[in-house]
Amino acid sequence: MRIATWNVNSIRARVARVTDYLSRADIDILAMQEIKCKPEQFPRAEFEALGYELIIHGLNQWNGVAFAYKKHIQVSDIEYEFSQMPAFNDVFEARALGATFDGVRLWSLYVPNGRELDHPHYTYKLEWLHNLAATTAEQLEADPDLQMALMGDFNIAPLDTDVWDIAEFAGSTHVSEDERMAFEAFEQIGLTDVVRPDHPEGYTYWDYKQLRFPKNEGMRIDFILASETLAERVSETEMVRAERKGDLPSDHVPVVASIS
DNA sequence: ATGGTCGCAACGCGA
Repeated sequence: MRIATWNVNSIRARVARVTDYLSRADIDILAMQEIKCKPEQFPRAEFEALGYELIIHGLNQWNGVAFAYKKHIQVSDIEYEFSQMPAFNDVFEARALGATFDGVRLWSLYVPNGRELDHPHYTYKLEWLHNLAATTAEQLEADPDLQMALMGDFNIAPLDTDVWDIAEFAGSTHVSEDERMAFEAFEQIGLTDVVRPDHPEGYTYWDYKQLRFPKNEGMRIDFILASETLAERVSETEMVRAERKGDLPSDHVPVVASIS
């Protein structure tokens, strides 16, 4: 089984790129983020034509997460989680979607950006991460053998080498001590980044602006964090840099784990 | 080429 996560930056703008990738990459379950549409706007037919079913969690134009999975996979326990934005109390967001696929519990996650260190969304980001870690810890305590993974855009660069020039990020979000501690908390409750051991270097995101991709000025902010029993089944991983090239790419690339 | 981007409900805002 091959699982992948991809921040697609609008599925309607990206449907050709995503379905083209799926037609070549033998992905069984794709977690998507930033679909930027409501369920009724999702281009379902193009995925169904390739033999994928969909689970869509979108509420508005600015985020939303989803899964595309091969038809033969058994799905249960779908959970649609809602986040409430600070300062916009009537606006809810779709940032987390969970489901169990053939016994493996997966989450598609779009962690809040944080904006600036002194912005209310930064506090929101830390609280969101704290809540996620607490919920995940409870589940792993209840079942230490749980095969599960958190997959998605964490909007955190855990190491200095996960950005092209750490000096440029002084005082910025994504690299702060608090965000990195929030990320490490997932490791402390028993989750492992299953990609980094195979690929200690490399980025998953390059801004569209300022020729960041041609200059390889990227960030590593998309991760697959697996529980022990799932991590030990991982045989191979990749960060698909080629998906940042060519026409109309997302600013993020797919991150993939093959599971035996 | 010394500044160069996308996406959306958009002529502004978020990433």
